[in-house]
Amino acid sequence: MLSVSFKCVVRLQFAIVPIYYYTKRMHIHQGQIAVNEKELNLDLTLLGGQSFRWEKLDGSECKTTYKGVAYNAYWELTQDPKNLHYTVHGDSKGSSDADFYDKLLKRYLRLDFDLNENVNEWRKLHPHFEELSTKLKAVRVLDQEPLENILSFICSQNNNIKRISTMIEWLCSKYGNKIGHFHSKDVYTFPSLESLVEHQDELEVQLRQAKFGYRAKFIAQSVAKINEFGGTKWFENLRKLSYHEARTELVKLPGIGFKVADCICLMSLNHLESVPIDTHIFKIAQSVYMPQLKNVKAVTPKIYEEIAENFRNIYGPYAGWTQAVLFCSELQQFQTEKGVEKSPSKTNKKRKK
DNA sequence: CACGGCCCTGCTCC
DNA sequence: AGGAGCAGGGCCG
Repeated sequence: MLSVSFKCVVRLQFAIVPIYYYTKRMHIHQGQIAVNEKELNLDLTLLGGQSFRWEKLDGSECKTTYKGVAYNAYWELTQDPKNLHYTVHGDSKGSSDADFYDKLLKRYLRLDFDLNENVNEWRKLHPHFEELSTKLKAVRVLDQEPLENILSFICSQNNNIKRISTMIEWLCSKYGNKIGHFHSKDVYTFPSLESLVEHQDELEVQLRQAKFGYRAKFIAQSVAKINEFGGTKWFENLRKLSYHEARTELVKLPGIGFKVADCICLMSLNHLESVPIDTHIFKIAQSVYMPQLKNVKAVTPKIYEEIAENFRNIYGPYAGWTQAVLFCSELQQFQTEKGVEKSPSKTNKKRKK
């Protein structure tokens, strides 16, 4: 099937590599990872608001293909019932390891985490999870790069996925490195801290012009502060710290409160007990888990902690993942119901634009 | 400490 | 047509 013609492409690519090696240093690689499709819902995992760099490849008739950038590489992903197939373009950084990208993708999607087994455990822990168990989707918590995660979630406040994606796309094309040209678009890496620091003086003005709004200042200041704190080494240290310690550090950055800090702890610092409490989760907590909060108007820091601790007490060390599954599954159902009613007008407006 | 007002922009609703 | 209201928060008073 497709792989036959693709192997030709691979060979051609390798033949050309020596010629433009010093200008491009790009490698193309394809592989597959054994993973049951019931253990990995790419749609909700990649497009559900954790990362903002993935989209469906339109025009893929037989199989849905997802394309996106992660860890400085451009990926295309498809699934069959038993396998995840990938094509990746990236700078392999001298690693001639055949399974370098296998490991990278496994890490990104946390494929070592046995979701099925954990879901079965979570079902025993609270009737709410048990009730929803038939509707639950295989949402996986990503293991992302901290800088991308931090800047993306500073953008996320008072915002929606579509606009966040546009903003991040702009940031990458402005300060990232070009990986290549795919499906008639130039594709860029997420900017390095160094690249952003280098443009520190112009950063806020540029972001303002690019319509980041009041988030422009937060990003510019956070970049400076992350650099001051030690950049990559600071990130590594945040992974080693306890969850609470890591969050205490993160909220030192402007534009980062408890909720965003918890998203970062969960999605790029390997603190899976972190439970981000947004307005939606707050309402679920009020109606299902903590009825005593039904008269509470706003999520104050104290209330925030109370709710998050409650989720951790119920669901344990992976409480953040539990919440992600609940949140995405409920949200998807909500959107599907809404989408059936409104799809005609929505489609029209999208096409106009 | 809790609360309300405010922040940029873009979209939806009316 | 065009303004209010709001979106998966955070900061400041």
